[in-house]
Amino acid sequence: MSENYRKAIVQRIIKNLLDVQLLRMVQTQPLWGYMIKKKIETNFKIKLRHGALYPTLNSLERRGFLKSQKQTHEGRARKIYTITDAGKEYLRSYYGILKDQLEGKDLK
Amino acid sequence: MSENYRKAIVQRIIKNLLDVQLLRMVQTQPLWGYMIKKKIETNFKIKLRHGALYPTLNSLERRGFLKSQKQTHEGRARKIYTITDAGKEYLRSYYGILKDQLEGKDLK
DNA sequence: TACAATATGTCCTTTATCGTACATATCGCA
DNA sequence: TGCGATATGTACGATAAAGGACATATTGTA
Repeated sequence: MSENYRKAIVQRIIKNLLDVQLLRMVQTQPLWGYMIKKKIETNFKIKLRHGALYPTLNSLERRGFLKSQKQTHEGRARKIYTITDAGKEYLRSYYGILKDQLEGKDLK
Repeated sequence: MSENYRKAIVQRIIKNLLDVQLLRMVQTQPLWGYMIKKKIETNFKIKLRHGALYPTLNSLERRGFLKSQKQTHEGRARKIYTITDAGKEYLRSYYGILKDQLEGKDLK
């Protein structure tokens, strides 16, 4: 019954918190943009514009949360992203706040 | 150590998910706009513009997540909001998705 | 009586974001 | 050789949101 709003909420979270989702995925394993796009579109069953994805990845790198190294795989140049310590810390903070919310704590 | 980004993340959640926060507060106890503003500014230690709050409350009522009744308290007209069943269901969906995120599940 | 606090609401200008399109390059296949 | 898939990036016009101001009304206090 509580699934009625699920899709809209998921889309909202993806839209609002795309950078956090990207950090989450890259923390699990190093990935490049195109792979992330495919994964999100498959797992989340939504469309992700690459015109939104690549600027977000570049922004995360500028903010020091991701670092990238260029690799060539079968003639295609890939930018493989890995998460930094700062990125991990940001994620920890984010999850900590989510946990507090679930437990009904006030945010301070 | 993981408190460095906390304030920014809290502000982000308030900004992106103001309506969810309002539902959360009203679910705990019936409240009126001005009280909500004071509570958020005290608990969250951030500024909340009433020019953003009141339209959001009205929107939540239009969407059927809140209902209001006008009361007069010491000469002041208050619009007391209570949460509806639909509002509770929306919150349940939201919390369910947050929980899945915390547990590292894929959103589908 | 003027001001701060309570209480709710809208308007408007600027800012930020969205989606689309443009742009480039390689590879495999028909 | 033309097209779809892989791979990454920017530019721009439209739309949405943010911030501050305007607006009204009551109560208590300086």
